[in-house]
Order: sequence, then C-alpha cells, then structure tokens
Amino acid sequence: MLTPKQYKLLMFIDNTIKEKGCCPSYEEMKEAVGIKSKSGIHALIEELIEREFVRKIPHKARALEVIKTPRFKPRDIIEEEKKIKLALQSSSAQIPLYGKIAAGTPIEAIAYENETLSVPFNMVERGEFYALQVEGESMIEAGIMDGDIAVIKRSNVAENGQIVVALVEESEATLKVWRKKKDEIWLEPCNKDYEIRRLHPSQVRVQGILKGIMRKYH
Amino acid sequence: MLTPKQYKLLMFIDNTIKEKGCCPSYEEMKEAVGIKSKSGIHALIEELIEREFVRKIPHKARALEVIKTPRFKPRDIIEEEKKIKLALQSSSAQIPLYGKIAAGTPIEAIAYENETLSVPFNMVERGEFYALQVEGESMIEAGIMDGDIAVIKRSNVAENGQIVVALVEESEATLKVWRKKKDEIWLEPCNKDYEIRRLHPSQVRVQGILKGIMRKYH
DNA sequence: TAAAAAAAGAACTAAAGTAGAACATTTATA
DNA sequence: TATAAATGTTCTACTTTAGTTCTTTTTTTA
Repeated sequence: MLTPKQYKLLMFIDNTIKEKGCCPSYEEMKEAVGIKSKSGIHALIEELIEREFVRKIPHKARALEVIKTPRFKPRDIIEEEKKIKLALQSSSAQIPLYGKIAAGTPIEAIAYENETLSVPFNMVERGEFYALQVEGESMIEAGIMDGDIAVIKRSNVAENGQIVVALVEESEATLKVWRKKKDEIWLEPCNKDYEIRRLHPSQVRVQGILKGIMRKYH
Repeated sequence: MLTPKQYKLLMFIDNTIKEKGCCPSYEEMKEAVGIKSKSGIHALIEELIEREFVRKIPHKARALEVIKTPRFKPRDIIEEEKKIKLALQSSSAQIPLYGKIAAGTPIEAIAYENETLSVPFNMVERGEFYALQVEGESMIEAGIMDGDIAVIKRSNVAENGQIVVALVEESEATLKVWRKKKDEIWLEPCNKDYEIRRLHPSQVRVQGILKGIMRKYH
C-alpha cells in the first residue's frame, strides 16, 4: 500500500483535478505535500505510477490522471468509531447496579453483578460505590422519587443526618436518614406519611451512604 | 485459523488502509497490537503471508495489501468486542454545563462553554443536550431540588405535561411543566407555594425538555 | 522444572524522503 | 518563430524511517 507522503500527494492531485479541472504542477505539489524539492515529488509520482494509482501522458506538462484512490470507509462509520473512542475514555466510572432498595434483602445477597452503570466522576471519589434503584415514596421530601437511581458509597459508619442504606435485622435494606440517639438508632423517612423507626443498635447497620441521585425522564 | 494476535494485526492493517489510505509501519503496528518489538510484528506478518491473508510487494516499505479477512473471529476477540459494546452502552457523554436556570437570561446568552459535565449515555440519546444547575424550589414536588443538575435536550417544541426549559419574554429562563391550553400556555410549578403562570404563546417559547436529574451529596 | 513458544532487544540492511543543482522539455508570447 | 518562463527530469549526496535477522530474555505449558 501507500506511504503517508504518497497518499497525501495522491489525494492532493485527485482533489485538484476534480476542483480546478487540471493537474497541479510540481511546484504546487511541493507546497501541498511539504517537500522542498521537485525531485522528491518526482520520486513520489514514479512510485504512484508503479503502483498504478496514476497514469502519465509522457512528454506533457500537467498531464497526470488518477486511476484509483484507496478505499475509504463511509464517513458515518468513522464518526461512530470516534464516538466509541471518546466514550471509552470519557471521564466517568462504572459502578455495579445491584437492584432495588427497600426490597427486603441485604445488599450483598442481591449482587447480581454484570449490570453496571456509568456515573460522572465527580460523584464517585475515593471509595467503593454501587447503585440501587429506589422503590417507594418514603424519601420524597428529600427529592428522592420512586424509580430514581441512588449512587451509594460503601461504608459501615454514618454521621447523623446523612442518608444511608440501612440493613435492618439482617434482612431488610432501606434508604433513610440516619440518626444515632443515646441508646437507639432512628431511621427517619422524608415523608409525612411514614413514621420514624426506632431501633436498637444491634438491629441495624449501615451499608452505605447516599452520594448521588440520578433520574431519567422519558 | 488465526491466533488472536494475528487476527488483531490483520484487522488493524485492513482498517488503517481503509481509513488512512496507507499501510501502517511496524512501529504503528507494535502500538496497535501491543507488542514491544518489531521482530514480533515481523513474525506475525510472515505468518499472515504464509496463510495468504496479506500480500507484500517485495523490497518496498509500507507495501502490504490485505487479500482476505477471516470469516470467524477468534473467541477472545469476540469477548473483547462484547466488552466494548457493553462499555459503550453504559458509558457516558460530555455535555456543556451552561449555568443556572431561573437566572433570568436566555440559554444562548449564557453559553459560557468549556465547562462540561459527563452524563451516563442512557440519558443522552439522539439530539443535542446541555446541563443547567437548578436554582430555587419551584419544582420541589417533582423531586427537583435547589442545586440539582438538570440534563436538558434542546428542543423548540414540547408535549403537555413535560418539564421544559421555557424562555419567557425572551429574557427569563425557567424550568416548569408545560401545558398548552386553547389560547394560552401554562407554566406550572410543582410547589403549592408557587402559582401557575398563564402566558400568551408569543410571550414564551420552549428551549429544551428535561431528560434527567443528577444530584450530588457531600 | 525443563522444553517450547513468545516476546524483547540490538545490530544491521534497505527503502523512503530531503535537498539542491543542472539540464531538458513544453508553453506562452513578444 | 525565437525566446523567456514555466514545467518536468535526472543526478548526487545525505538523513530519516522502515524492515530484517539474530541473540537473549521471559513466559507458557506439558
């Protein structure tokens, strides 16, 4: 196949003929390809002739003809491939989507891996993250709606007032505001219609802290 | 059949010729296949020639031609491509962040580009997207809180009930539910404390449709 | 763990590209 | 049509890039 210079020259010749109707001179080719001597152009053209990309009418000036040009991919395919590359290197992280929360099962148990979700980097700093789909209305006053995706940072501890994934009695996972009182843990919903749950510390443990919400409208 | 490396190299050569019009050099192939020595490439190419997948013009540089490509891909290549597809599906795109909404300026005017945000691909399908930071509480009952990032699809039209970026009197941009009545446009907030604005169609136009919400907790 | 295969690296050979000048041919025009 | 200007060809010498071969090292795998 062609070398880069050969290719550049070939395309330049082809373009000029199509655009201006006549073959460019060696001087013009020098400019276009970035070579300072005509002899270089000559050598390139000899190669192109040998490889049957162009034909020359001997003893004529500006008398080159392009026989063929290398095959091209349709432009949309190139565009698509560019997008893929961009997508792959763009600044987001993959986190596993574990399923729905409030579904009454501890997180570890669900873990039907493989489903992943990409989230913007600014949501996931240091630490291990995962995502859950919110089910129910208990946090609606905090702007967390049924069906939203919750981005969670895995953690065993939480500070008062943080929204956490709490595992109650080792069986029920729920998203609530965490409050540690003297002898109790309070799990506060954000919805007047739901009641605060008061639990003994041994009945409940933190599985993660809410770090982000993502919602999609159709 | 071909080994994975052979296959990868063959496809790279084929692609490069189609895309760039000229044959890649051994150095470029090293990069592409992930081999650190030219001799390795040489060996692979010898194999490809022997199995008649490529042809070489002797004593020429960059003079490989692909004769045929295999019908079946080696298994690990298939695996790899699956991964790329998956990554693409769940990967993310960059969209510009234009500033705050309800700030009283038309979107076009703000457009202080350069700030971009990455959002999961599943939020941005076909179309042109941008992001705005929500200011105010007027949509709080729709789970849209002060400070949230709204992912908007540029559009001049909207359907009843969609949440839109509406430009009022060419000066004030606001996020509201869009309702077209007989002779009026209603912009409905989602907050009991705010009132519906009734406007003449000439006073208001759609600038985009809400497609997603992203929120970050600290 | 020893033999075989793959990969890396160094050293070498070959091809491609650069540059300038001299020269040959074609084309425009005085 | 003679001649200048433009264009194309060939040569030499050199630099850079590309390709080949062989030896050593690493990795695989039986």
